[in-house]
Amino acid sequence: MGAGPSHREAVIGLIRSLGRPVSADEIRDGLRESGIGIATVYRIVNKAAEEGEIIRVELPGAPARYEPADLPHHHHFECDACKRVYDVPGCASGVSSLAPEGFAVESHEIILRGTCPDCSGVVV
Amino acid sequence: MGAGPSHREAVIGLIRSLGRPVSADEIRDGLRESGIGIATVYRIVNKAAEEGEIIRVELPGAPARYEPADLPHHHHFECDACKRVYDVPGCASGVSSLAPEGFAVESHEIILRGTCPDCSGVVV
DNA sequence: CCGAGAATGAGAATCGATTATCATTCTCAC
DNA sequence: GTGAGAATGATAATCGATTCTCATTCTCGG
Repeated sequence: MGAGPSHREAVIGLIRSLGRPVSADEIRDGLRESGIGIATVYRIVNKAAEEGEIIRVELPGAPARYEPADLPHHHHFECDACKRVYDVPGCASGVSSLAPEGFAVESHEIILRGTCPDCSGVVV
Repeated sequence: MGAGPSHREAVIGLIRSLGRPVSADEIRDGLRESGIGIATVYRIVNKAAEEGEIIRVELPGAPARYEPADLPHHHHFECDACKRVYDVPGCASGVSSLAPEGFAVESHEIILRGTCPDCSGVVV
């Protein structure tokens, strides 16, 4: 049933090419012609995450997404309609300084929500 | 086994008094002297959330928290050590404008992570 | 006091995501 | 071609959070 050189290459390639964090299901669907199983997708992304090649992105109430680990600092946009997650370049200045006295901030996360261009209804 | 006037009062009172979003488990533990069951806690917070009295706060990989619905706009800090969630007053300006062209932002969320005062180790 | 209906607690059931199992298939050095 | 060991896919099992079930208890008007 194999159709390509290696599942790992295909999975990492898909993650790198889409330009947005993708879930295990999206990966399997994107590679369905190869017949890859969901267990193999998880095996690959878990190993690649361990090895530092990709990053697991967790959003509330949604399955984990995966994206390349070498992207510059950025944040995420979740579409209320299609549930896809997109990268948002840049960062709001002074985010960490919001914390009150006594709180040591080590990281932060910004999640925007709304409607993505694909779901805006109007066909531009 | 009832020890107070009403479970609902006790639950909402706890949520209002703690000053930070609390989980169902935290609510049950906080009211354990009343013998309240976890099912009742969920029944109450679900109804109160429906009625608009409280808000469900969802963070990645953590059970939902609940806080009063009438708080001013704010964000959250999650302690890596004790997993408690705290309110962070204020907001970073220009957060919504981070989104690229074509994305309609309807809401946003900022999550800070690090160590809370209680877990800072040093007893000040 | 009495009964109808609402509320409760304990624990079983469910749900979606992820992981474990295991028989089969593939790879590759020999 | 062969065999050892790794990889794979189907599916069962698990996990934590939440919801459902149901027998029991409580509340209160009459």
